[in-house]
Amino acid sequence: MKKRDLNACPICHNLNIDDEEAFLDDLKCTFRVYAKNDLIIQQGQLCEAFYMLTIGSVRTEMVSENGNIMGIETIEAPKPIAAALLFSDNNRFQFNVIALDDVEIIVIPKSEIMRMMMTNPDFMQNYLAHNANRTQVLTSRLQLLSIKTIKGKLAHYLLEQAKNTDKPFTVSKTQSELAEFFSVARPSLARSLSEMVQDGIISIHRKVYTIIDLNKMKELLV
Amino acid sequence: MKKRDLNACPICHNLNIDDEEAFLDDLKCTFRVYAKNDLIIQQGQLCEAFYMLTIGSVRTEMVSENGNIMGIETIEAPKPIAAALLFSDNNRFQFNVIALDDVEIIVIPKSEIMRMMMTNPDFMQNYLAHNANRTQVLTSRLQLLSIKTIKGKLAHYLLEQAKNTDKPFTVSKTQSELAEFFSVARPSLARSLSEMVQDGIISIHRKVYTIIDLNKMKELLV
DNA sequence: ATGGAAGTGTAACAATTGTTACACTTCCAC
DNA sequence: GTGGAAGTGTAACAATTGTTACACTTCCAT
Repeated sequence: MKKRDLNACPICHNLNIDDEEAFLDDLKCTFRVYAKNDLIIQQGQLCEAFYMLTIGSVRTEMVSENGNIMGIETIEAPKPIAAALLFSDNNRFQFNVIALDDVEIIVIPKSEIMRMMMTNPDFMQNYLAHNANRTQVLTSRLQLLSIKTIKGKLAHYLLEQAKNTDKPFTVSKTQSELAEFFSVARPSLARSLSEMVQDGIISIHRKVYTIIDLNKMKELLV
Repeated sequence: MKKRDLNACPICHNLNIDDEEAFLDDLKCTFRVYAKNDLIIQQGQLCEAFYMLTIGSVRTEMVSENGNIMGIETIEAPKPIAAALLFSDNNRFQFNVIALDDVEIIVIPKSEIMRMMMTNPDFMQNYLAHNANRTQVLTSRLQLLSIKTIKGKLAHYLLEQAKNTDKPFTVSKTQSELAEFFSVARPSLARSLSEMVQDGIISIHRKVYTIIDLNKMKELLV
């Protein structure tokens, strides 16, 4: 099993934790360990503590009333899980959390988080920044999903990845993952991609994409 | 012009502000006033202070590179505008903010917000709760947008509004607003609605909707 | 190296949604 | 009350996307 590295967690940024054990002892936290595919958190469950993923990776997914499953994201250690939820008025998890590996999670009581925030300005800044960054991620994903056509979504996504240049770049998601991210069918995504290649807008080799015609690409952003 | 009521703002909940003037003086804040249709905040602008909408209402909208406009939401006083943004790593507004009425906005320096949070646990709780609630709103909107069919979106939305009952309820949005909310074309939405009425799933009279067949409704949640 | 799983390309067809246009109704300010 | 704006209903047609199926490739663990 890998070891943990709290300093790499966005919440602990700049805290300079020398002695992890002492730090954690002080927080009155508890440790939990899970194996691959374990259900860590069940949708609807109350959130009354802070969950920090310290080792491994997890997947979050929403289950609709008729059993349909929608993946949201994967989270890799070290990162908090649903840091915002702890303080929300309706503090029930809106999703399942499932272990993708061997996983360790640290559970910290809300009161301890409050205390840390009141006494440590850096920690408070980190916590707020983390929440803010998540809000931004959600907002841009919303913007993406509100684009109606698949080519439009692709243009938005690829232009962002390419940082508006015509230099080659690597897309880490597979086509299937991209299709799920866009909430469209996989063959439809493949069709759009191959049409864009035919039209000389992009080129694709494995996971390396290149935008050939920036102007045509931007026209797709209807 | 209406008057302000800070105590009604979620950020000031339970602070019991008796003397608004004194409270605001203490915060070293500045006041800004806008008329209807004024551009209050421009997309891309840096966010280096806390913006609180104290009087009136505003609309936020994103402008894509080719000039396409997408409305996000309207905010009514008293509420913060983009409270999270202040602490994010990329603290530029992702949207325009436009006055819908006569508007007053209070601008509070980041340092003052930090100070308030460190010294006033209630304020900190409020701030965190507000961010957390916004995250939840965004998450459920994401879930909504990821549903592929219009009827599915309608089912999700209306079931939530009806709180899963077959009792009549009022939908505050017009069909056009709903269509924009779902990011679909207005006539398409109208078609879906009338088909659902024909199929005996719902009934509509003006803005009062009733779910007649809860089971059929839930089947639409693909 | 090899078998199986995962990922990709593509085709035919079905289903859904968008577009455009126009008539009609409701609402509201004057 | 009246005119105009906003909201709604609906139709024909175009465009896009989904579904299903299958062949092929790549990747990876044994």
